[in-house]
Amino acid sequence: MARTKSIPLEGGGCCPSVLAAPVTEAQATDLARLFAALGDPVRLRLLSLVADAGEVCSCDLLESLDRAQPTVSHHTKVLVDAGLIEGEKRGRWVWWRIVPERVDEMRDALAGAHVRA
Amino acid sequence: MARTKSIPLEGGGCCPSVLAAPVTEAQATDLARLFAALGDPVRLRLLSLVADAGEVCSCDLLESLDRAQPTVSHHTKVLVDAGLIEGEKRGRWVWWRIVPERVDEMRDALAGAHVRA
DNA sequence: GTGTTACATTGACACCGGTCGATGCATTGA
DNA sequence: TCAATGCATCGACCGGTGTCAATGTAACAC
Repeated sequence: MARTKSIPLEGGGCCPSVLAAPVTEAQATDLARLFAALGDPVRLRLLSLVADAGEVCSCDLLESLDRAQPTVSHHTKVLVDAGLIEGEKRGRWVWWRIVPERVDEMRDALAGAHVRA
Repeated sequence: MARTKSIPLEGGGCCPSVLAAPVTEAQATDLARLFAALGDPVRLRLLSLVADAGEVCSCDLLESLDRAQPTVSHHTKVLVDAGLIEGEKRGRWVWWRIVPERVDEMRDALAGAHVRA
């Protein structure tokens, strides 16, 4: 994928750690959308399958997730909207990939739990 | 009284990375509950406030979060059930603390996004 | 053209979850 | 004892969300 692109993302400022300093309401809204995207077991498995296989088409997900096709399409859309995966249409198939930078943002948001206390 | 209600969780073994290998349905259900707990902007700010102050009582949260008292109580309960915070009652007040180990589990679940390109 | 395949979209359903007023239960202090 | 405080619980409202059948839209094969 294009490494030449350094994730613009986040209109409400950058995404610092939730634990290092109080987050603003805008940042909280942004991050909540991210976490909510992973707040569903089907989407977690979907992300896991994509991450494990590197690339997966929806037809494969349909089998693995044991859900109807519209349901799988719905979940991929949620993850795409959250920026966690991206799809590329090749012929008749859409191949899904993970967006590691976006996952890193989530992990960074959880960093710094030990600095105080 | 110890409001630490420590849920069973970990039904399908420990909580490895979602991205390193396919997660089981049980693991996905567990982790989804965790992520869903942070899938709300009010709870994210709540966690952030607790982490920043080290210890906070509900009365302080009530002001900072600008929500009614039952609402704040609801959100603290969700975070406690998720194991992300714990409360200790001293006198009339309940003091909330973060559970860093639990946050670490979430961060670990997001590790390994780069193993494959 | 016709038909098939892969996926998105729509609409409808049921259920979940955030919110708050009212109420209950402890604890503190007068 | 009584009043006040801090928090949990209950009940209700309502918008959000997961689910799937039906339909639409491309892309391919013939």
